[in-house]
Amino acid sequence: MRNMSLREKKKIETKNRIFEVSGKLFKEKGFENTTIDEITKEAGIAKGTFFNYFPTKESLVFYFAEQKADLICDLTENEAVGHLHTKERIKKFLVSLAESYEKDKDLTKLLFFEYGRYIKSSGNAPDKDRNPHSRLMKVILDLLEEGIKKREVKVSVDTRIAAEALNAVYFHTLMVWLKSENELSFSRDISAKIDLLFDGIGD
Amino acid sequence: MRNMSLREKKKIETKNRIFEVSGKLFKEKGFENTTIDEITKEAGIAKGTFFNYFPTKESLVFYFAEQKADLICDLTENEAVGHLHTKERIKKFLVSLAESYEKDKDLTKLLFFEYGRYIKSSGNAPDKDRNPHSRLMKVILDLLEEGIKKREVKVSVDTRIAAEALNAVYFHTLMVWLKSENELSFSRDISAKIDLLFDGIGD
DNA sequence: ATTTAAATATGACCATGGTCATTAATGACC
DNA sequence: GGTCATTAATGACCATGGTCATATTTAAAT
Repeated sequence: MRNMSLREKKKIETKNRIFEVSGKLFKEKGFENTTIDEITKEAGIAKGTFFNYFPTKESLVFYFAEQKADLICDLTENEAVGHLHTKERIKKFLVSLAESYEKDKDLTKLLFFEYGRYIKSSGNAPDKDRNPHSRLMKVILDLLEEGIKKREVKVSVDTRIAAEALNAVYFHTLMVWLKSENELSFSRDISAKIDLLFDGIGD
Repeated sequence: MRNMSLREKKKIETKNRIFEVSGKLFKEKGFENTTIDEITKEAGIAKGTFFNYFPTKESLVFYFAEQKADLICDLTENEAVGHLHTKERIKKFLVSLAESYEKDKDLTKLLFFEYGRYIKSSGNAPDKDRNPHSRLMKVILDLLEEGIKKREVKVSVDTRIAAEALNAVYFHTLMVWLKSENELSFSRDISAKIDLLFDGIGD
């Protein structure tokens, strides 16, 4: 960070400024209602410069997504929850993840309603492991495998299938919740669904 | 259909022509790569006319989605599967739905990768019950409630929660499958996940 | 047949995302 | 400090989704 050329410093600074201004404007007026012109004007750069840093307007969303992805890792590391039941650990993880999203609800909405496009284009991206989707899968997979060792998860369970199911339920619940503006039901809903997944529907 | 004014006939005909031409072009070149100009040119109308029938380019996707939604209802009606176990009925329903999507994979992809936007804007739409999402939920809810009566589903299960979970898993699996180009794994995957949901993860 | 009002079609026009040839800033080397 | 190759900044320009005032067509009324 110290022995950096003027060029490199300016470059980073410009990228950050674009990022911050975008975030601010997106929160204020939403993604669609914010124009590149506004962003560049507020950031004090020319329009073309924007595209030197982000290939498209949408790519800003992916950049936000990656920032969020880092957060997922942090969440798993700094909590001592090893003693809890696997189900509770997963629940706790997903709920606290949701709570962190809650802090920045507008940005999160943006992220999730662009989710389809995100998935689409992140498929062949080189940063396959830097998106929230992959990170989440990995964390849940690890938890499930530990769960098997502790005999809290059926040995017969295919962890990939189970992780995908949990993942699906999580994203879907988050989506419905974000859409419905209902602030209260999310943790209850996700908890209920995790219980269901662990205990099963069948009689 | 017979005592229709010239006006009404023309109107319907024009809308259908736009719809057909769009579908054809979307399949050929994808959604993004097809321009309104091309559609209107091929349909033999002026650009402005397009917007008399569809408020936006995206709204075409919703129209496709609604057509698909009708199919979901058809699927439930014309099969005599009342004797099967609830789990198998749900499985059968979702797999045959997926098979029907498979016939028109390009259009289905389009539909699902615009899914985020679809969900977003269909939230306050007047045709709340005409989208695939709502239809699917309703069918699954009915099946689960029957399942409870037959004691094949735990009485303690909240059918809304369970239906949402099944829905989530279905859409997620379909999405992953569409993305991965892997033609073979879908029915196996969805079957495995439904089994998991019915039997539970926990030991 | 003529008039008139409503429905529909039209294409010039606008706003905005994105491109690219040109210009300016930077730093390595002398 | 001056030269030059490399890298970044620029804004005129383009393509396309979407608007709207105007023109045309239809159906009804006389």
